[in-house]
Amino acid sequence: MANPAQPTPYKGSGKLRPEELIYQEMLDAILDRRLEPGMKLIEEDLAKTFSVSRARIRATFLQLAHDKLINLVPNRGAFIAEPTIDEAIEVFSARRMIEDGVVRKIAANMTPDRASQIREHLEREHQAHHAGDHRAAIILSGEFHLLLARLAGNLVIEEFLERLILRSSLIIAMYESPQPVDCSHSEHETLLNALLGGDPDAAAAEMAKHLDAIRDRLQLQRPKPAKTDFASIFGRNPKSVAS
Amino acid sequence: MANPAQPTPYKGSGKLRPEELIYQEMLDAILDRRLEPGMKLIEEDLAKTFSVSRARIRATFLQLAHDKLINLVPNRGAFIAEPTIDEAIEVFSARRMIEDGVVRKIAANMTPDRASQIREHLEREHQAHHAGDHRAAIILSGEFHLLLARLAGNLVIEEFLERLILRSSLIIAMYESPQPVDCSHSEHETLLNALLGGDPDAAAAEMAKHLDAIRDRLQLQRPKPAKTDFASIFGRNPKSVAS
DNA sequence: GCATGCAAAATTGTTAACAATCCATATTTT
DNA sequence: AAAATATGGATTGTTAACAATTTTGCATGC
Repeated sequence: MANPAQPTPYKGSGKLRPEELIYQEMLDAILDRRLEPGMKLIEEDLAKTFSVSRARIRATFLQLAHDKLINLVPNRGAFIAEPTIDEAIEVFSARRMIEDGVVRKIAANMTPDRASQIREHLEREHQAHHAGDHRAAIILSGEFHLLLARLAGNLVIEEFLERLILRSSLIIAMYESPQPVDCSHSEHETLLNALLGGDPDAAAAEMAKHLDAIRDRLQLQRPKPAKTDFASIFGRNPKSVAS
Repeated sequence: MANPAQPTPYKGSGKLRPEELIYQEMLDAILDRRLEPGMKLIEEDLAKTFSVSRARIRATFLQLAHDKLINLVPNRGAFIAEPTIDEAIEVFSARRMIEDGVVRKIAANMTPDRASQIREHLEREHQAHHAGDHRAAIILSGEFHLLLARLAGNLVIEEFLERLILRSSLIIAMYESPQPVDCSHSEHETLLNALLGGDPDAAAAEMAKHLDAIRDRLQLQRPKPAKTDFASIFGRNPKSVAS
């Protein structure tokens, strides 16, 4: 009849299941572009890579698919997601909405400790930028927004935004302009100043500007074909390539 | 190497996989409280109920767990989530943040069509309320917010909010006050008026008030238990459960 | 009566084999 | 030569059996 409350509702206490670990590792790989849109994920290969059963990889796939980070095509397998242009626009629009609230919250109750956390992060971004470490710069750039989400003090928002940032990573990988425009690095500093100003409206406005800037640096018109398309490269008309 | 783009990226075109169907059905059951916090979900029972393999139930569990709608306890099984008080507070706080943006968007570009969609929904809420159909009223109340999310025109936000509303449903089930205070029914009308006013700030303020009101009607102190009968819950004939 | 310990039952976790499907290549046909 | 058609290999999907674990019921002793 009545269900006994489970004694240990699995508080984070226990050690991480290997399952979660693989999931996390794939998230990392997506964030720093080792996994690119369109890539096929072969169950058995991954199973061997992680020394784990195929079933577990399958379970991981389900989670990733739920986050829209991969596509699960019946009988065909799993592919790193290739966000459409519409999707890209919606993701950035959603981020605007959410991060608006985030920065308002932070600006409204800024503390010295939080400020220094942000500054410290910016310092790392700065270093990566100077060192010409493009990969690190990209990762840190994403983590900047994650840090803000964390500082907003709402786990729900934090997790949600994490997923949006991961999706953004795929979007950027797909649609970034050929010559990588100088990254948002400096914009983050502007943002910090706005946050320190303590004016929520100003901070929100700055964040909106920043996100729009990121979006506008993309080429949201023609997709970057996942595989090289020689026909277009050499200006020829691909005769009748199967549609 | 280069990956061939998948020919059919699984546009919604195809028919729903039975997997998604079960998932959806459990969401429904959570939304209208046929599944209550703490309930144990037994894989084999559910498998029989839905005439499906245990593996598929397992997959469904993973998705639900990812939404924090159930708890997956190693070696113990799956339980309908029992959101903690802290979690409850965070969920409502997150909703405030998001729905703030939602109503602003709607208020900013209200159209006659949208207005009538909302009115139509309110009418149904009204009827359910008058008919004393408490269950229907609860469901419709949740769907009101979902409708707004949809009208905001952002699929990402819509899906996210859907999950938060489902979590809210569990929260309310856990912490509602004994004598069900008159539901937010009338508050929704107030909200509509604010939306029609075309003033985003006013609308946002109204939504904030509404969400706070819901939260404040809860007794964020003590939980309550539940019992289990899948066959009746899902209105199915348990396939000859060998007894 | 209540706690303790043990054995049986129920339930979850894992694996491996097999079936179904798809993809790429080779072969035939026109 | 181009199109259509078989064929083999690779990959995913499913199932069932088994292993590991937890829960339950019962007997025992204090």
